[in-house]
Amino acid sequence: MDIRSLKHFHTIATCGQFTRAAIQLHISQPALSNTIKSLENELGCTLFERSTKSLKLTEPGEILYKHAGNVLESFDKIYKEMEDARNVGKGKINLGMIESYRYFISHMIGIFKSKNPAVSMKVRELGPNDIVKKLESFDIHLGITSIANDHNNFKYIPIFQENYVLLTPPEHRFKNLTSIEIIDLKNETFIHSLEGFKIRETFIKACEHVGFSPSVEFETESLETACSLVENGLGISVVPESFLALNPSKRRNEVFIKDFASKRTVYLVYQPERYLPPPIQDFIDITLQFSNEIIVRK
Amino acid sequence: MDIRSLKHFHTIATCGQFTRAAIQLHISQPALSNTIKSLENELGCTLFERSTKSLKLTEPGEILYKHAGNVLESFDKIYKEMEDARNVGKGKINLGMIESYRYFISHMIGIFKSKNPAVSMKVRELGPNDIVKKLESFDIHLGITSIANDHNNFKYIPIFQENYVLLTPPEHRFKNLTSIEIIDLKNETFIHSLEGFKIRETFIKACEHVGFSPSVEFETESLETACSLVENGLGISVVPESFLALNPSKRRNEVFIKDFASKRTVYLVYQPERYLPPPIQDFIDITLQFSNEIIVRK
DNA sequence: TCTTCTTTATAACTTTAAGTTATCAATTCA
DNA sequence: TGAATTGATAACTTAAAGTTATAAAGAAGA
Repeated sequence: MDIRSLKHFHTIATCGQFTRAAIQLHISQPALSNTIKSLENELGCTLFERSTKSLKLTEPGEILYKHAGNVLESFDKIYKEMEDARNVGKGKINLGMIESYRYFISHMIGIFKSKNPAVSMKVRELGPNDIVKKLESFDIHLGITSIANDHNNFKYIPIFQENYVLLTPPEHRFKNLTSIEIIDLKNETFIHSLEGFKIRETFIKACEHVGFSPSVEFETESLETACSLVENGLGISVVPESFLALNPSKRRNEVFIKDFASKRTVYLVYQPERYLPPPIQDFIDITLQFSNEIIVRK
Repeated sequence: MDIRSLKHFHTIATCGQFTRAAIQLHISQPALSNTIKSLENELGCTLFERSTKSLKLTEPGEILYKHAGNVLESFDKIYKEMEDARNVGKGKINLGMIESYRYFISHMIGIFKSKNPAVSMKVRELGPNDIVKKLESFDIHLGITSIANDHNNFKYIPIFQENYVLLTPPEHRFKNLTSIEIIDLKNETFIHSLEGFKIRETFIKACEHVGFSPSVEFETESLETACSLVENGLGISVVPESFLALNPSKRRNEVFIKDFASKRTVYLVYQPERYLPPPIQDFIDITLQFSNEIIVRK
C-alpha cells in the first residue's frame, strides 16, 4: 500500500469504473487492474464487487475509501505547505475575500505592501463558503469574511464593524425620511443576498419581535444584484453602510433604521495549525494592529 | 513524494544520521542518499544541513518532518482498521484496562462472551496514560479507565461508581473505629498511587477545605504498591472500595470517611471516529446496558 | 438467439526507479 | 598524521509499474 495505489483505488471508487479512472489517471486500464489486485492481495480482502456491468465498494472498500480520501488530502496539503516553505523570502500570499470588502481591504493591503514591497499577493474574490473550503484545502492562506464559524479550528480576527442601512427605490414612500423604525417596514417586500445570511436571520427576528413576519421575495448571490433589484423597484433591502459608499447611485434612497442596532463584523480568518511564512505572519500582525485602531475609534 | 520517501526521510530525521537510519530501514546507505536527493529535487529545497559529522533539519525539513509523522501514523491506522474490516465475522477485540478493574470487568466480559462465543478477546492491563496512547494509535479498540479526558475525541461511557475508603496500618490509632472525619487526618502521612491522580487532587482539596494541607510522602505507580506501603506502616492511603474486596488482607484497617463523598467512576472508552466491527459495537451496547443497570441500582 | 458493444482480467513485454556493492571525499579525533 | 566515521557518487541488478494485445463475461439491440 502506497499513495499511488491509494490514488488509483480512490479514483476508481470515485469514477465507479476502472476504464474511466484509467483515462483520468493517464494510465492504461490493465495497470489499474493490477494495482487493485495487489492491493486486495496485500490487505487480504476484496475492495470492489465487480462485474462487467457494475462496480460497487465492499464494506472494507468503503472503509479504505474514507481513509484514502483523507490521506490524499493530507498529501496535497504537504505539497502546498512545502511550496510556502521553499518560497520563504520570495513571499507570496493567497488571500480570498468577499468582494464587497474591496474598498476597505485595499487600504490594509496598501499598508502591508508599503512595508513588504517584495511580497506578491494574489487576491481572489470568493463567496463565504468558498473561503472556508479553500482555507481548509490550503488553497488560500488568509480569508476576509463576515461569517465567523465555530465548527472548524479557524482563527478569526475582527477588523472592523459597520452599521446596516435600509435601501429603497428612489420613488419610495420613505424618500423624504432620514430614519424610520422597524414597524414601518410591515407590508414591504424584501430582497436579501446570500452573502449576508447572518444579517437576514437577525433582521427577520427583529421584525418578528415587533410583531410581523417580513416577506422575502428575492434572494440573490451578491449585494450588487440585491442593490440593482432595489433600484428597479422590486423591493427594499438591508445592506452594510460601507457598500453604499463604494457604489454611489442616485437611483435609490438610504434610510437609517433607528431600532435596529445590529452591526456586521468583518474578520480576517486563517488556520493557525498551518505553517505560515513570515510575510503572512506580518500581514496578520498588521491586521491585528488595524483591528485595535478601529476598535478604539468606535 | 510517496510514503516510502517520507518514511526514509522521517527515519533519518529521527535517527539524526543516514547510516543508522539505513540500518533501521534494512536498506543500504546510498539508497537513502538517493531518496533524499530526489525528494529535495522534487520539493525544490534542502531538507537537511548535512556534513560528515553533523545532521540538522532545515526550516522546510522541520515542516515536512511534522507532516511526515502524521501521514505515517495515518497509514498505520489504515492497516489496523483494514485488519478489523477483513476480520469481520471472525472477531477479535483488543481491550486495555487499568489492572484494578479486573474483578468487575471479568463479569462484563463473561456476559459478552456468552453472547459472542466466537469472538476472541485480548485484554491488556495498562496504565491510564497508555490507554489513551494506545487508543489514539488504534492499538486497542476499547479501554477501561477511571480518568475521563476532555482533550481528545474519545467517547466515555460510565460503567459504575464506587466509594473511597481510608486504609491504615493494622496498629493505627483508628483501628477500632469504623468511620472518621477528614479533620481527624491532620498530621497523618499519605501515600498515593499515580493511578488515582484525580482522587488525590479531590482529596487534597477536601483537606484544605477543613483547614489543613496533607503531607503526601509517597507516590507509587499502582494501588498494590500503595497498599503494601500502608501495610508496612509507612502511612495511610485513600483507595477505591472494590480494590479491597479484590485484595483481602488482615495487615491493614479500612475506615470510612464520613465527610468525603467523592466517588470514582469507571468508564468504557473508545474512539467513535474509528471503524468498529459488529462484535465491538456489541460490546459497547452491552456496556451501555450494564451502565444503565448500575446507575438504576445507585 | 445471435451479434455487438462495453468492461474487466490475463499474458507477454518494456521501462523505470529502488536498491545493491564498491569506492571516494570530507571531517573528526586519537 | 593516520585511522575511523559519515555522506556522496558510480555502475550495476532487480523488482515492479506501466505498456500493448487479447480473452472472457455480461448487457443490449436487431
